[in-house]
Amino acid sequence: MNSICLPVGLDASDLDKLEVLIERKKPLQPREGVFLSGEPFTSIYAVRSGSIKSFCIDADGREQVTGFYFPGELFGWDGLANEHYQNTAIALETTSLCEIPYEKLDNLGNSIPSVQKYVMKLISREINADQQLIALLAGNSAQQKLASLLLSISDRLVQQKLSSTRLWLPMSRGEIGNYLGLTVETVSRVLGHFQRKKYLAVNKKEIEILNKKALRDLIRSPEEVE
Amino acid sequence: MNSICLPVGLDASDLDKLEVLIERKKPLQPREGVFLSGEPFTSIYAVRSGSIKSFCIDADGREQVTGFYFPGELFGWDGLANEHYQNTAIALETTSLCEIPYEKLDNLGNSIPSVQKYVMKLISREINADQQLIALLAGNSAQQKLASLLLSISDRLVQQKLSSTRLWLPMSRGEIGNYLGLTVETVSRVLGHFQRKKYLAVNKKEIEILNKKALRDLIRSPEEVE
DNA sequence: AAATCGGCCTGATGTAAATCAACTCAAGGT
DNA sequence: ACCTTGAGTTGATTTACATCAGGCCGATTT
Repeated sequence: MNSICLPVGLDASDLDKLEVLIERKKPLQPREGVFLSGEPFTSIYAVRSGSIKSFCIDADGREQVTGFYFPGELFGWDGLANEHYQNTAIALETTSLCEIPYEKLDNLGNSIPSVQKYVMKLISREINADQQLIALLAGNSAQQKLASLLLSISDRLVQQKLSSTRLWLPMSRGEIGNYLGLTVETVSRVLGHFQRKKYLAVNKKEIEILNKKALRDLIRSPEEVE
Repeated sequence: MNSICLPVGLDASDLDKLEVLIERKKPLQPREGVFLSGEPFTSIYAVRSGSIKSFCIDADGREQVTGFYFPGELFGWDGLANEHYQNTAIALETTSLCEIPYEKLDNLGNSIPSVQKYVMKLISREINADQQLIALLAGNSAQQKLASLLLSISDRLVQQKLSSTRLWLPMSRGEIGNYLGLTVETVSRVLGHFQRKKYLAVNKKEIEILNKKALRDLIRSPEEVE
């Protein structure tokens, strides 16, 4: 038994019980939706492979990306408060998911306290991630925002099997810009700038991080112009 | 029995059980801390009266405000994921709180499913609030940000006893600016602008909303210059 | 009452990023 | 082969906001 859907932290017998309530879905096509904003909340989802974009539509009809999710990560918690999903989630590429029906998870939690605690922690993690993004969006330059995103994605992929320096961005420049509060042009220019500085090698959606330290330094203090 | 600490949604017998684990703290002085970033997570808190500012310190030592909390609202969930608070919380004015020890709440949740579900919803609400802020910070003008904040505070205070048009801002201009990703000067200028437009009457920290509709329209579509 | 200090407002100037516009390039379609 | 389409890049210009600098006012101190 090797459930790759839920991160570890539970003992084997608990995991057995979890296993039974996970539904493996057939893979999603690129751009295919998982759930729509406003739909009744039923499940949370774990990414097995591929990637997910989560976004909401605000008052004036503009889309706002609220998160990208990679293998091993969970999404869908935003629906819990109102019994309806607040975001829409779609696949950025061919993606396979595990669906975890919340009702069943809840019942299981009632009989196994450790599951309950674990679920709480998972939800809380989403809060921490969101608050990090808030800190990033308020009062950081375009360069700092992009450096942060790239390092974050790198860190998250390294937890899986993948390389920490060679990474594939499944989302478009527009989606990156939307997520970070920047325009497409600015994203493009900053990537170009990083490339000229030899921080990155950029080839379309393929990014190689050449100088991770420089990017990290950039986040701490704004670029010193040479 | 009239617990004002937790919003309703539980039946009376459940509430009785909740009552016993709530600790009423003696009022906090302005600027007094509730918990510090990095401290072990023990409790969540409900505001009874007054107001709370929550903030974290990022890599380069700059403070980032992550939330303001008013009577009836809960805070402290950010500590759940790592067993340590990620934010620091301080009182903006003389403030009284209810402390809800998480360990006890958790135990109670194990015996009363309705409590468990309710707690989950409360946590999820924090996620929704954070994501709203993300949407606000990414891709909105200074005017839209401030209009949103004022309307949000107005909405949240009206749920209590207070007026929806006359409100008192317990935080400084600097704290507002930090929260919204703006400078003090911009906050001041936008408030001045709103006043000239007769959307607001501003007197130091006392704000009267004169034209709520205009503010709402502003959020939907950027200011038409006259 | 003079001095100090912090919070707030206001004006002049600077600048990072948005906007506008044009061009490239790869992928499909006919 | 040719036309279309959409994503990405690049350059010129504009603009919203930051930055810099000064002044006001009420509270506290001396």
